[in-house]
Amino acid sequence: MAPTICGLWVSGEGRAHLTVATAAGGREERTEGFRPFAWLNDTPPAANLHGLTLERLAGPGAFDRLVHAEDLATFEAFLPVARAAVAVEAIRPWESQFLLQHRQRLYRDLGFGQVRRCQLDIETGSEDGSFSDASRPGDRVLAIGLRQGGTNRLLLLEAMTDAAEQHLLESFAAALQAADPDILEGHNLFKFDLDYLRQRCRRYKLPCAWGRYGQRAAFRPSRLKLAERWVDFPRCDLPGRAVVDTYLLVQLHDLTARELPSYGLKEVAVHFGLTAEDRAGRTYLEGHRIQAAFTHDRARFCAYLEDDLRETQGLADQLLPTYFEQVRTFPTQLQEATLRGATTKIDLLMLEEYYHARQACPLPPEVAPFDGGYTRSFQEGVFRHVLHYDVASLYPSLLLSIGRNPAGDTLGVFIPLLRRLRDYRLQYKQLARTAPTAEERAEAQARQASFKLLINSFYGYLGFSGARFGDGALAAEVTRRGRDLLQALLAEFARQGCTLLEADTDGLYLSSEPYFAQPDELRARVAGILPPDIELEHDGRYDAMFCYKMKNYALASGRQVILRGSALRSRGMEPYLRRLSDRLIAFLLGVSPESPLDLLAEYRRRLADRSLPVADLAKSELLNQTPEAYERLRAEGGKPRRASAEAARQLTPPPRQGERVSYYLTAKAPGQASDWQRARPLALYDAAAAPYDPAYYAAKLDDWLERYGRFLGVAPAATGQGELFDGA
DNA sequence: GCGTGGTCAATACCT
DNA sequence: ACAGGTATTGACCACGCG
Repeated sequence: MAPTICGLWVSGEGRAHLTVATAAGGREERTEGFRPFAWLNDTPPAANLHGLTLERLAGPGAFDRLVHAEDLATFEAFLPVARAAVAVEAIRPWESQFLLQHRQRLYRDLGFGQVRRCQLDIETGSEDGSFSDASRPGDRVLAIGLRQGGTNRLLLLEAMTDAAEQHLLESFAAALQAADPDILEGHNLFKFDLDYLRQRCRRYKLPCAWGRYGQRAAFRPSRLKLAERWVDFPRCDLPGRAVVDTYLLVQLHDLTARELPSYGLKEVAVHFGLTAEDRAGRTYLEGHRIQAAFTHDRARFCAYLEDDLRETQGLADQLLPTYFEQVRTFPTQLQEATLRGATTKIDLLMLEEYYHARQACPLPPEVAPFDGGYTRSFQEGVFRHVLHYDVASLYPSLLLSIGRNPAGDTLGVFIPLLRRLRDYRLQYKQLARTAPTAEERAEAQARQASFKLLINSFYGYLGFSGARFGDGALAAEVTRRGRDLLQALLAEFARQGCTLLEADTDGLYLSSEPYFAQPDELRARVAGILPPDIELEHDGRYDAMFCYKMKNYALASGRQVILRGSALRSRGMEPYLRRLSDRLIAFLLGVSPESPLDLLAEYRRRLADRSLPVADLAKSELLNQTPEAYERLRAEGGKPRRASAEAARQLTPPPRQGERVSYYLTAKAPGQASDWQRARPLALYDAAAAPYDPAYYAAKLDDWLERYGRFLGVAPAATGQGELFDGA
């Protein structure tokens, strides 16, 4: 049996360098040939085909020719020439193409515990105590921490000299070569650690010799889409190794969880339970104290660095297995798996079949906009005896039930692939419960979770115009059937005498006193109207529900409260309003006897005498653009100003794209019609020179009462509250 | 010059 | 470079009023 690959790199000469695991847990290198290939939609002029083989492919797809080259040099010379005449599709990176061509996968017979992982963290200092800057000659790397298999190795700067720093950088490269990890992990290591080390290496004309096969690191600007925003970062590739940034993994995780106020290592580590809530036993050093600790309290400095390494490992322990399992499923490398979306991965699986079947590939289709899921709020106010039902894996189930492959999939592999993945998932879901050892159960759990994500993205793939086998009509058919199904369910629940509360896409909430104790009996009564392969699940039971608006509600179960919707749990919301809403909901749901109106009155008093801390008033927003991009778009594109961006401009150094900016509003001066003119960063709060505007924040309390007062049986406050503060 | 009402884009959510 | 749907907010603009 072929050995397991845990490192792969295709050289410029077109040799595939492989690192394979030995039975004893070691690593061996070997090389194999690589015959690169690409699909063409037409035959380029014959003169260009020297040294290449061209095949005609079966089926009606637009890319009906396949070209192979004997070596990469020939191929890379051919590509630009061919592109001038015909359309060319080549799978990149070459390592993915190699894996696909050989139907190989990385880490095939390895568990997550057997892969060699190394955590990296550096500490840096600055001459003047400001934030360390690699471009300043006197700012330096003080220490480089490595941790592999739970063992730390700290490399320390031996003197405040260039020679000593050079030696430190050389020791790092040597230590990495000796430890020879498959994966290099760090928190924000793309934007900070690796970038900093690169700049210092360049300064001393040292190579960044951190890869396998004697190779150097390769840097290039890259961007990652995190929900609605793009994050720019200097990507770093190490031949034969994967570079994994837990800072990005944390943000990817929080897209669905949405529970982290900050993505910094220290805060996240507490959230993930890697460090106790009371932070006992963890050494902390503020940024500006690091250099002093390095000089005067070396033990403390080292303890701090070791805690950073330990927390980084803990984060990757929890967040990386999903991606590790993807790599065992898709012809891709780990680093790609963390940085690329679902389209790339599904395309790779599809194209693997097309390549081996010698079937012509389609052009990605145009996808017209189509309707999505059915959403409706039936009630407003507070309800008791609440039951939640949802359809298990609605869209994948509907896709399988429709059973139609996308229009461009002439080989018919999409639906069988989805079915296979679903069956695998069910198998691993079972194993996650029943496997004999905890390690096997954890691995099965990671596999099933990774398959679930993947299976759910098949529908989205169909509706995406960049997907090679996309099919908007099929995606529209899926959502249409989903809407019909949910509405039929709602009608049936209503017929059973339930009070419908809220419905969204594949699930619904209702109130029913008689069935509250027998949710499965009710489920059985309505399940009859479902098609045979669609399963309805009873997903939860709640004492009370506060229905506000579509996709906005709160649930109480015992003393636990769950909030849903941007109106009730937006992270940017002013803390004082947030607390008021929390109080309101706890009160309405019967969890707490304290009326929010008492808190409201207290806020009014404390605004009047300005004793409410500004931090409670500040709103925060993620910076979607760099301050420069904002300026440019405003000047050239006529985009409106934004208070958050105006606040960001006042900060030095300016916050980076993707960071959160908190700001407050100062009192209105004549001619300041807009908020953005009086926005100030919270970090620059000056109670004397730039106090907050109590009238503005009191008016927000009026708005709040206007919105929620009716749920408390209170009439909206009289207007003119702001006058209290006139002339103050 | 100031408030009002309507439109639009941006953000942050939900499934 | 998976999808569509909803709530909320603030900037901006036209408008009426004085």
